[in-house]
Amino acid sequence: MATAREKIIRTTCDLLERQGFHASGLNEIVQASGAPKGSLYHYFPGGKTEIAVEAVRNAAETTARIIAEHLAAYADPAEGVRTLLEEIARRVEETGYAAGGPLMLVALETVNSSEPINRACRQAYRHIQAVFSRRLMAAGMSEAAADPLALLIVSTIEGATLLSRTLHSTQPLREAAGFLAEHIRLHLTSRHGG
Amino acid sequence: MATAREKIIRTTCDLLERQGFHASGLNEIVQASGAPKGSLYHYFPGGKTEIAVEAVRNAAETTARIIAEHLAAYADPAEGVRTLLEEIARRVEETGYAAGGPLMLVALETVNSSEPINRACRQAYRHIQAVFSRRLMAAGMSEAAADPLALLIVSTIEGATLLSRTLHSTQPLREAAGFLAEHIRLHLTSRHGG
DNA sequence: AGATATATAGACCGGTTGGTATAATGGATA
DNA sequence: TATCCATTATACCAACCGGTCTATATATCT
Repeated sequence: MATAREKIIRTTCDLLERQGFHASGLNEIVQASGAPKGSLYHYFPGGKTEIAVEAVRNAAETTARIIAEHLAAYADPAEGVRTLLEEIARRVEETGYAAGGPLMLVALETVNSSEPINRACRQAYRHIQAVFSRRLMAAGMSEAAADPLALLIVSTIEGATLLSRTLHSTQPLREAAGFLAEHIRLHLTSRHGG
Repeated sequence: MATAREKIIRTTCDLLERQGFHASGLNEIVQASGAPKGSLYHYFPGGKTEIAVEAVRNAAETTARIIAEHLAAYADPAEGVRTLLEEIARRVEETGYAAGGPLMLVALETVNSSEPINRACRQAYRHIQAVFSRRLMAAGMSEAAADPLALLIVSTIEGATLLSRTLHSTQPLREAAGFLAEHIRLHLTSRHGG
């Protein structure tokens, strides 16, 4: 069974993804998680900030793992990315456009207000970028080429997710899927002489 | 001189861009705008929601106008988009990564909580998409081709801005600039037989 | 059993939130 | 001058915020 600490973190992850940092009160976290309120400052003496940092780290790890596993299942990285975006689109639609992009909201909300949380978001995005980069390098791309392309992949995913949720349509994500796959294929073949 | 109503809206635009909806209190808006508090519910009987809706509309119009004027100054749409992203990158950097993407934060924050505000964001993004789409069509592209490409442009800009602000680097935006220009050029020439 | 440390209950704090009341302004019109 | 209406001042509200407190359980180890 999950400990109080784990329940708090998992619940916070979900709330941050759906409604963000400032809209998620401590009382709400306690209530939604079913954890005792007394445990809050026992496990997280740093208060709400510390909870958010841990939640961001947790979300980053989970996301990175899912992406890595997904990419590993496809021989062609372009196909891997394309199907990944389609899976994201499916999830966004299933949740009624309420979830998707676990980091976006917190990252933006805390750019100007909380250094520790924003640092966690930075590391999270770098971590995820590295996952894509490694996969591209495994397909023969140099690090100097893979890193920027991986960054483009990450920001394109984030942007498409943002618009899909806002517009209540999977079109942005499906559009981005095709364009990204095309672009990746182009960059891979141009270096290999397809 | 600006009326109290205009001052409130303009200030709210800025606050929404930098810190979002939930982090911007009514008192803060009043204080930052210099408008009298008594005027708040005189001009905006709908409360904070109405203020935010008007601010989103205002930001959308301003953004759409700036983009349209910028694109009109370039004979090649691909060049227009590329330089636009570079200008955004410059602004994001100048503000210390505190501003950029006037709609992103509000859009995400209100997806699950405020239908009227989210509707305003939807219309805003559709409006901006139309600006890009029109420019692409003026360059000879069909509507069926221009609309999806314009949507991709918008979501790529948003994603790159999001990551640039979070990572405190203009790299995502500069990367996206090249990627988008390349793609636009490809799609234009493929239909014209370049 | 006794002692010790971790974990939980839940009342409580000052401060702030969005929102509302009513009264006092001020300038235009008659 | 008297009237009128948009505008503004200011005090106020309940609800909630993040955070703290003390007392009590519940284990673990001696």
